[in-house]
Amino acid sequence: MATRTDAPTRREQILKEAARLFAERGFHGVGVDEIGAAVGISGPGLYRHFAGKDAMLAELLVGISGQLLTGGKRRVAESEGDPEKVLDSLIEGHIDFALDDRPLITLHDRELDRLRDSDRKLVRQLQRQYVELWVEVVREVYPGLSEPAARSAVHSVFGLLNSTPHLGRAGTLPGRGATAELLHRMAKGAFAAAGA
Amino acid sequence: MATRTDAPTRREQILKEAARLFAERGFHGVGVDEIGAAVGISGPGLYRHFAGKDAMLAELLVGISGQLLTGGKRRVAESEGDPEKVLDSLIEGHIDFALDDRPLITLHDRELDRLRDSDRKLVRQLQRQYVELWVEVVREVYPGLSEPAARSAVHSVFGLLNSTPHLGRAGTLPGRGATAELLHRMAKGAFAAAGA
DNA sequence: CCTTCAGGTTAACGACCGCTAACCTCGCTG
DNA sequence: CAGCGAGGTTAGCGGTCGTTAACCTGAAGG
Repeated sequence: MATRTDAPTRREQILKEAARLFAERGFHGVGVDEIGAAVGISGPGLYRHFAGKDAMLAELLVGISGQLLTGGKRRVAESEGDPEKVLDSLIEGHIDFALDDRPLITLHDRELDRLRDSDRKLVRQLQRQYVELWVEVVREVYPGLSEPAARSAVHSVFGLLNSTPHLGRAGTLPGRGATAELLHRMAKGAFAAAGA
Repeated sequence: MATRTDAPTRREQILKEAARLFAERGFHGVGVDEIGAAVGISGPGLYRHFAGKDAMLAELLVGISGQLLTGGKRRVAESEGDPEKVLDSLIEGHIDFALDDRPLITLHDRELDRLRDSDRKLVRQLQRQYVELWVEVVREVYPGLSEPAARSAVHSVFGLLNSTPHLGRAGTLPGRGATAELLHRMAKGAFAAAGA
């Protein structure tokens, strides 16, 4: 993964602002003029960069799902052989993502149904692979869990970790590090309780 | 609370279908004609029962928040004196709600921003009271938790419990009872880990 | 039997929104 | 320096949507 130091392209600006606006007011609640205004151009200028409003949402959601899956696979490969450490790494990665890209997390489970069939299928497939990645690791750490139970547990822990948008909108939460650590402990506690 | 045996009124039919549709496609994604069609009347006929589309959403969200708070208060009063049992009761009540009224749970944290200012303030106030109810109980059971940490933990457990809409859309989950029990164990495990 | 009214109907208006068309204006580059 | 393409602009079309207006109907009540 190339660490990018160069300035963000116009496309990236647009995607970032669109993600924020979609998360705040919903896909249908945001007009193209607003997205344009957020990056300093106006309305139809966006069509020089995207085929349409739908295309922005699609690129966002596919990007999110792909990023999560790629990061997850990398972490599994890196800590191969020690399931406990792999699970910790997966949790840590997901928390980083949830804390750093809250609008994307919000979109991720809110606007999926607004996609064209083909895009939605792709996103669903990426999501499913990501879940299965977790399920395998969780079942290695807690062999007592049946596969359906493990899958439910994983979805529930995602719900827990993705709750960050509901934690005080601004600085009311006790610092990023402490929040991350609390979420991590709770996720592990939830899995442990599920596996008992 | 009067257990109702009589047939649902037209208003209630409308609210139920509107909740389902809003949860499926988002507030802006559903037209009044669709809501009307879902109850067998057409479009503008709804305006005999509601002042407008916004009013339906408002009544739904206020109703949800009020129901949660009322039920929570009742449960706290019933098991007074035994914090552990109170917490179990709160968790059980929230799970029942999440499993039985999935569309409402979805709306509850998805469409709040679409409300008029006054309604949104009311809903937020009810939500806050509900959270504080939990926070007090959680801090009695786990005195080591600071208030901000307890609040974060409560929000996160809500995220966990409210994940039910993401668990297999149909009968892929292993039975209602087993799911409820799994969620309950995980919630307690998450709190316990937070309080350590 | 006439009135009333709750609860419908269809038609239509006005606003908004996604998108296209047509045009402009730079900064390159041969 | 001509030309051209990338990246803007504004005007406007077509469709959708929430809401209102005007009208209809059937059941209840005096």
